[in-house]
Amino acid sequence: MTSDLTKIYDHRTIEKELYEWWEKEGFFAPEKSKELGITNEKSERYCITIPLPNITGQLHSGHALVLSLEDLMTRYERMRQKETLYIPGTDHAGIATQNVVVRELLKQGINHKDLGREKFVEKVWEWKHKYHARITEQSKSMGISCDWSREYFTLDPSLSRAVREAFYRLYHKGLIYRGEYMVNWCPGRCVTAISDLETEAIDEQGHLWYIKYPIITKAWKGPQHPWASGKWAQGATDFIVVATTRPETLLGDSAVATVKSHPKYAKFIGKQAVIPAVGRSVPIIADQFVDPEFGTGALKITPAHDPNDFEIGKKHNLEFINIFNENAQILPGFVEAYSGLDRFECRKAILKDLETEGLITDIEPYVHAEPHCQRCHATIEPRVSIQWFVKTKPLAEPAMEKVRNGETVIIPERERRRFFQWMENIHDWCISRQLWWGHRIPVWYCDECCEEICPEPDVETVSTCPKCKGSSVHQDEDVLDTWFSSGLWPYSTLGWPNTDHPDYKRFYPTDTRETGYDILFFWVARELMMGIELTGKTPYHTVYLHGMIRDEKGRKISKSMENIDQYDPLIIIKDFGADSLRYVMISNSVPGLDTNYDPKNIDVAHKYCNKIWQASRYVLTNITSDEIVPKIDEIELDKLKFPDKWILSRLNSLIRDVQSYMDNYDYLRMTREIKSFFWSEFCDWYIEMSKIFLYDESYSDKHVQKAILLHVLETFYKLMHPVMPFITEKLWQTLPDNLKTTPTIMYAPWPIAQESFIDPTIEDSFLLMADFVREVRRVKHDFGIPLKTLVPLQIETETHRELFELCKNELVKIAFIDEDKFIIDKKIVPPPKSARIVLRGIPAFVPLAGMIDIEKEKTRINTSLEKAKKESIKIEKKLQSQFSERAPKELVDKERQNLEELKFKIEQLEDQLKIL
RNA sequence: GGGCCCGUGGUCUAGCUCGGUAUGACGUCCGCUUGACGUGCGGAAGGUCGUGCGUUCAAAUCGCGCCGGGCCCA
Repeated sequence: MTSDLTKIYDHRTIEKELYEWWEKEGFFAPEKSKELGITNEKSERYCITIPLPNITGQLHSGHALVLSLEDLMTRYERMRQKETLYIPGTDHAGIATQNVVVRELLKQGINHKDLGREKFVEKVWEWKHKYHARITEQSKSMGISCDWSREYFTLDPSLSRAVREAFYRLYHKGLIYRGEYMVNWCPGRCVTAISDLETEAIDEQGHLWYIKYPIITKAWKGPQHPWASGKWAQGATDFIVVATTRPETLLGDSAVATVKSHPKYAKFIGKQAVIPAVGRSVPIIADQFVDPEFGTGALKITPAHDPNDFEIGKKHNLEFINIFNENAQILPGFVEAYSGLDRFECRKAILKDLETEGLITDIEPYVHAEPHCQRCHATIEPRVSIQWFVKTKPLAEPAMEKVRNGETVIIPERERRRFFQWMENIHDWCISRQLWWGHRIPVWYCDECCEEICPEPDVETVSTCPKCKGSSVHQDEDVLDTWFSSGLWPYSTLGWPNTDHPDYKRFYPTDTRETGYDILFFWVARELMMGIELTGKTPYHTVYLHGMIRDEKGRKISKSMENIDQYDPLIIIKDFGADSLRYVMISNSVPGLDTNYDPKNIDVAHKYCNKIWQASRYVLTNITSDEIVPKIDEIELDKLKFPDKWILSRLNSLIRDVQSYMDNYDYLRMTREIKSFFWSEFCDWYIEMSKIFLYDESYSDKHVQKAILLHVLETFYKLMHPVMPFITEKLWQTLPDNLKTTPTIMYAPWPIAQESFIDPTIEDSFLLMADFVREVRRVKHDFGIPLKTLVPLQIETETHRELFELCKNELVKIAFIDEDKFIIDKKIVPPPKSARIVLRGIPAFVPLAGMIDIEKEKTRINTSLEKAKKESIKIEKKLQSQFSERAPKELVDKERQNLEELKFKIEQLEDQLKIL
C-alpha cells in the first residue's frame, strides 16, 4: 500500500471530487444499498425529510447546523445498514419570494401590478429556475447525502396535487371554511393577510390620548359648525371621555362602551355620543369587557379595526366601518381632509384638529405591545375581511394525543410543554394570502348562483357551475399560506395521496423531523395536525429541535454585522472545508439550546482534520504496497503486547460509549470522547509506543501492531464519518483492500463494541504506567536533564510487580530509562542523591548522582509535600465531621483510603528530605 | 400578566434530570521536540460555579427570594 496522501491535509483537493463521485455512483439513493446487497425488503429503513429552504435563500449558519445534524443522523443510520432516504427540496416561500421579485422588478422600473398576475408568476418562475441551483449547490457543499433524484419543490405538479387533495378533504369535512373575520393585515410590503404566528409583538413607546365625545342632549342635537373650525362641539354640555392609543381609528367608531357601575358615565348608557370629525351619532353601551380602572373607564369601539372591538361589535350588532384601504390609507367619504392619508399621518392631522376643537383632555405616555409583520416589520393593521381558515381545534387534539402517548417524541423534553401550551390555546389558522405566488385556492364561485365549488382534486380547473350549470365561474383570487404546503412535506414527497406509491409504503411514516425550536408551531405542529388527519399516522416518531446559532457573544448573526464573513458558511467551507464546519456545528450542539459559534473553533476543527491526516500518513507510510496486513480477527491473541491490549480495550470502550451518546442525541460528548481517544490516547500513546516495535529491526511480529494501527484507524474513520464525511472517506479509501467490504465508507458497517476486548484492569494499569512516565519526565524537566538522557529507575513494589514487568519495555523506551539500571523490588534502599516519586502508594527512585541539584530536589519535594499535606488536612477534617457517620460507607472508605495513601506519600517525602 | 432558558477561570463551554474532589477548548507563561503532524509534545498559573437564604453530613447541582441577559405566549 503506497500512500499518496499529501503532506498537509487540504480540503480543497478532496471535498468536491468526493461529492461528485458519491453522486455519480448513486450512493445517496436507498436503492443503492439493495443493489449492493446491504439491505433488502426486510431491512429496517430510515427516512428524514429536509426542512425545505426558501428558494430565494442563501445558505446561512442556521442551514449549516440543520444540514450537519441531519446528515449526521442519516449517515449514521445508513451505516447501521438501514435503507436510508434523506429527501431534499425547496419551498416556494410565498410572501418572501413574491417580495423579492417585486423589488427586483421595481429596480428594472417595472410595477408588478402593471404586469398582471400571469406575467408576474412567469417572472417568478424564471427567478426560481435561476436561484434554485444556488441554494442546492450551496447545500451540497455541506456534504449532505440527500437523494437528489427525489428532490421536490412545493409547486411541483405532484405536490400541488397533494395540496389540492388536502384542501379538498379538509374542506368537505368542514375543517376549512371561508368567512369574514378580523385578520392580521400587513399593509407594508406584503399587502396580505397573515397568520397570528407571522406577527411579533414589539413594545412601542406611544401615548394614551384622552378624547372628549360630545353627547346628544335636549339642548344639543349635534355639531352646527364644520370640523376643525374650533366651534364644532359648541353648545354641547355633556361629554364622555375615552382613552385611546389610536385616535385615527375614531373615524370608524360605531359605539362608546362603559360599565354599568361607572360612577360618572353609567347615566349616559343608552344615549348617543357624537364621533368627532365625522359627526356620526353612535350608541353608548355597557359591556363587561371594559375595564373601569383603565383610562377613564370608557372605551371607543371600532369593530373593524381592533380585535377586541370586533368581538364587542358582533355581540352588540354594531356597524363594522372599514376606514382603510389595503395600504392602510384613509378611504374617502369620512373627512375630506384625511382622505388618502397614511394612518400615521392621519393620526397627526386628527390630533391637531381635536386640539383645535378642544376635545383632548389629557395625553399620557404609554408603552404597549404592537403587532408587527415578522417579514417586513410594518405595524399590523387588524382588518375585517373574507379569508379562508383551518379549524384547528379538532386537529390539535389528536396531535396532542400522539405526543402525550409517546408516538411522537419531542427532544428536548421541555419543548413538549411549549407545544402543549400553544396547542391548547390554538386559534384557527388563516390560510389565504392575497398574493399571486403560491398554490391558488382550489375553489371557484359561480357568477350566477354564487355557488362555492371545491372540485375533486384531479380537476385543475372548473368551467361550469355544477348547481345551476352556468358557464360563468371564477376561481378564488387568493393563494394558500406557504406553510399549508410545507405542512404536507413528510408525505407529499413520498407520493401521497397515492398510498400505493412504493416510497409511501416503504418510508412513511418517516423517522425524524429535525428543525429549529423557532418553527415548532409554524411547521411541526401543523405537520402533525395535518399528517394525522390526512394519513391517520403521525408523520414521524421523533422531533429533534436544535437551538439557534449565535455569534461568540450570544448575539444574533445578521448580515449587518461586522466581520460577517467569518460566520458565513460558504466562506468557511471555502477556507476550512465542510468537515471542519460540520465538526464545529455538531460538537457544540446541545438539543434545544442556542450555540454561540466562535470563529476560532473552526481553526481547532481544521487542526483536528490535519491531525487525522497525519496519523493516517504515519500508519500508511509504514506499510508497503505489497504487504498484506492481517485483519484484526486474524492476529494471534497471544502476540498482543500490553499497549495493544490497552488500545483495543479503549477502542471498544469508546465504541460502547459512542453508541450510548448517539442513542441519546448527545453529540457534544460523542465528538469530544472520540477526539480525546484519538488524539490523547491513540496518537499520543499508542502510535508513540508502536514506534518501539516498528522501528526495531529485530522484532518479527510487526504485523500485529500494523493490524491494530489499521484497525483503530478504520474504526475511527467509521465513527467519525457521519460527522466528517469527506476526510474519512478519503482516508478510508487508502486503507488496504482486505479491510474494506463495501465500495464506500458510507455503507461500511457501524462499529459494534466487542466486549471481550474491554479490560478495565488493563486500562487502569496503563494509567499507572503513564503516570510513572510523566513523573520521570517531570523529574528530568525539573533538574534540567534532557529528555533523552537515560536515567536509572528503581520501583519499590510487590503488588504491582507483574504490571511493571508487563510494561517494562514500553516504560523504558518512552521515559528513556537506562534499561540496565531499571529495578523492581519489594524493598528498595533509598539511593543517595536521588529524586523520589510516590504514586498510588508506590515509591520509586530516580538516582541522579552527578546530575542532581540537592537544593532543587528539596524545593521540589517541599512543593509536593505541601500539596499533599493540605489535601490530607482537608480529608481529615471531612472524616472528623458527621460525614463518616452519615455518608454512605463506600464513600467514607474511599476517603479513608485516600488519606492513607496521602499519609504514606507524606511519610515518603519527609523521609526523602531527611536523607538528602 | 403567564411560561421557558441562561448566568461556571481572561474568553467560550460541559456538568444541573439522579447532591460527594468543576469538563474541555482558546488564550497566557515555562520548557522540550522537529524522520506522521504549516507543527507536535510536556508542564504551570488561573474559578468563593450571578447573589442571598434554606434543606443536607455534604450544594455548581435541590427549594425559595433577588439581580442580570435572552426567548416564547397573551
